[in-house]
Amino acid sequence: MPQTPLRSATRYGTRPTMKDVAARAGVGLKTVSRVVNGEPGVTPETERRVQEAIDALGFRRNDSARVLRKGRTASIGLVLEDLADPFYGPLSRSVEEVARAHGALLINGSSAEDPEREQELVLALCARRVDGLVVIPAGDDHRYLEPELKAGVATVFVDRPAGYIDADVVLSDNFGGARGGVAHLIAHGHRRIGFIGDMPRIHTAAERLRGYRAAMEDAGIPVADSWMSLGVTDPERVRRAAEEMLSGPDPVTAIFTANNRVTVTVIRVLAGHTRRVALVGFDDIELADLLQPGVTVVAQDAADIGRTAAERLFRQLDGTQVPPERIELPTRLITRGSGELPPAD
Amino acid sequence: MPQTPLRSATRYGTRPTMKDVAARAGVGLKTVSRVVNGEPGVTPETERRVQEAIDALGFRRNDSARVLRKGRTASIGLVLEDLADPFYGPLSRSVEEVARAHGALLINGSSAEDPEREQELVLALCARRVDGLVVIPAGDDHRYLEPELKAGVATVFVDRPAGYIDADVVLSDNFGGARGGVAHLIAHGHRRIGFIGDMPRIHTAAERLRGYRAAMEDAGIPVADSWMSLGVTDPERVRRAAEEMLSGPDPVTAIFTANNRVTVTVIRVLAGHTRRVALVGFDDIELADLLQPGVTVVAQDAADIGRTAAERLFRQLDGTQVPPERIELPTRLITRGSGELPPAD
DNA sequence: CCCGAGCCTGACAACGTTGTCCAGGCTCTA
DNA sequence: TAGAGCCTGGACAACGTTGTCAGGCTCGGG
Repeated sequence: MPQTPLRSATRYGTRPTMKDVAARAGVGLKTVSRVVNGEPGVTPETERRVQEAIDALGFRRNDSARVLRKGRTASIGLVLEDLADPFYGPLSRSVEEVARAHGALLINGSSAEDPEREQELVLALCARRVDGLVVIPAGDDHRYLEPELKAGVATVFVDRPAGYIDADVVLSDNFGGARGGVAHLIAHGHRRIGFIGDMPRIHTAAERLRGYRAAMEDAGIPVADSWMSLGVTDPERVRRAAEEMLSGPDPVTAIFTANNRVTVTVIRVLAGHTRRVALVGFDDIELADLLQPGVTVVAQDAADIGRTAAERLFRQLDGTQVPPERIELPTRLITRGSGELPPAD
Repeated sequence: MPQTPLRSATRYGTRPTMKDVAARAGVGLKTVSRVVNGEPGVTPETERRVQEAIDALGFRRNDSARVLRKGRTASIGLVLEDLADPFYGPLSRSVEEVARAHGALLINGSSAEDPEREQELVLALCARRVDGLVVIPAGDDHRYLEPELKAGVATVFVDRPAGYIDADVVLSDNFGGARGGVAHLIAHGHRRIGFIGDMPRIHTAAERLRGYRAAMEDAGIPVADSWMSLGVTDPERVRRAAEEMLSGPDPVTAIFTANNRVTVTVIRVLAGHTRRVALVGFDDIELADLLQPGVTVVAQDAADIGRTAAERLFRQLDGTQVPPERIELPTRLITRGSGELPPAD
């Protein structure tokens, strides 16, 4: 004899619904909905009964159903490269703060610099119907986002511009910052300056390289190929690249490192050398002021970038129709010693 | 040339549904569902037609509806204290990796060490019907989670145990680590050792304080109140606390700092002093090896903690019924110089 | 005493998807 | 050639919530 399946809050894996609450409180379904959402038109006495039933059953509204009905999820997605990177922690946090101020949750994922994984993540977020997306692109073609944009998913790119689509971007002045950092070294007498950076297919890496080249050209210094190391980020290879620049036939007297991870590795390499080599790094690093010498850096404000992007995102969501814009935030040269060392041959 | 999408896809704010796809492909609704989910029983020819319609319309499955039907969201929630803290970045990342391996997305939020905000976040995540929760508790009463546990939401606490409920915990051996770190200082001849830590209502802070006390007691050293600073974390007050310990009537010759932020601040304070004061910190910090002297720390492996917790979570989700457990991971003393300085009066 | 206004309340449809079940057409074999 | 079995496709209900709308009640005024 098949018996009617019992719906109760105590059965493992089953959650009470508004219907259950309504039954227990002896009211209609809609009344429960009203209480849960704080809508007007419910007697205090009825409200009390409903609230009691809610507490007794441990009812929590099912937001999936709610979203299905209402259309908005009150959540935004953040796709970045690596949550563990000290640059992205503060960025992520500031995006979260803005989201929170707008009553939204943050879903985030790391692309690990893999374009395919970026797309996979973004599409998963779209399937969840996030209201908006903050994307730090790994790939360089974002046409797959066209249907989403058309459907009204607010989107802001960060750190690097989107490929083949027209969307908001918030980024640092990578070119100007790098150019300024290298010019700083030149102003302190250096002419043989090394550059170690990421793959030029990454926008920031390319821009910073361009800044390096521009500064050198401004000063009329021809750049030797052996001074440049591109697409090298893992510590062992950075180490080798730095050693080569320092010991080659035409050794550099200063190095410009194009991101925080490279900077840290190079600091380690230089610590093992007696010759004083000047260093300017892109991105600030913690404790940089306490090293001997202090590390001179071109700093970008991750929290500010994140905040700016998120605020832009919510402006889109508020319905204000504004054409896509490119917002470039300035960088700041922080001199601490390593960038002011004179050339030592 | 791609075909022009039909009306429903082009109307702003409206997304195509399976119904739209079915209409365009000239098939039934369920057939589209089958194609989207890779279910068997569809002719290659039909599948092609459906796929074409999907691409043309830019259709993306609505996961809210899917979740409503299926019950599982394939997402887990992570509530931590502050995403911007260098300890939580790697932790968060490793949780994400495990989640990804299980096909789940990660939703995370920062409690900012505020119990109310923790609860608010956790309940919001439950409303989204996350399959599981990883929580770094800010509060000390988690009975509000009882209905969720009963409903089968997998839950693992990290870094600190849950209050008043029986749940999995993954944490470091805070007591043993601190005790070992302080014993290390004692072994190097120190007797007047300062302690600067967070509020004792935070479990880790309390445990580390207990470790400090135990080590001192083991060595038969009575502890002066003026050597201890509790509940102080903002840099300015930590700075003042450290200065007082160093210049008081009974000045310390060594300091044990109970978390990474405090350690960094104290390093700055000590850098301004000529007297060499020994230092051991709880939590590793980047570049600690390059400072003069290198910073000796009691290190915990954030990534390992996160991974362990997440794996435990998915074991719960896989249906394996295991009683709640407390998993304590060992810490590691890394000697780099600052902890081996002799006492200097 | 009756009627309308105003307030509570609940029945019902809809959101977009998936599970169930059945129909129709095909192949294969006896 | 008929019957059995298989394969493909589609109709329909259900998931839990919210918006719409209408019904019933109370109360005050005519």
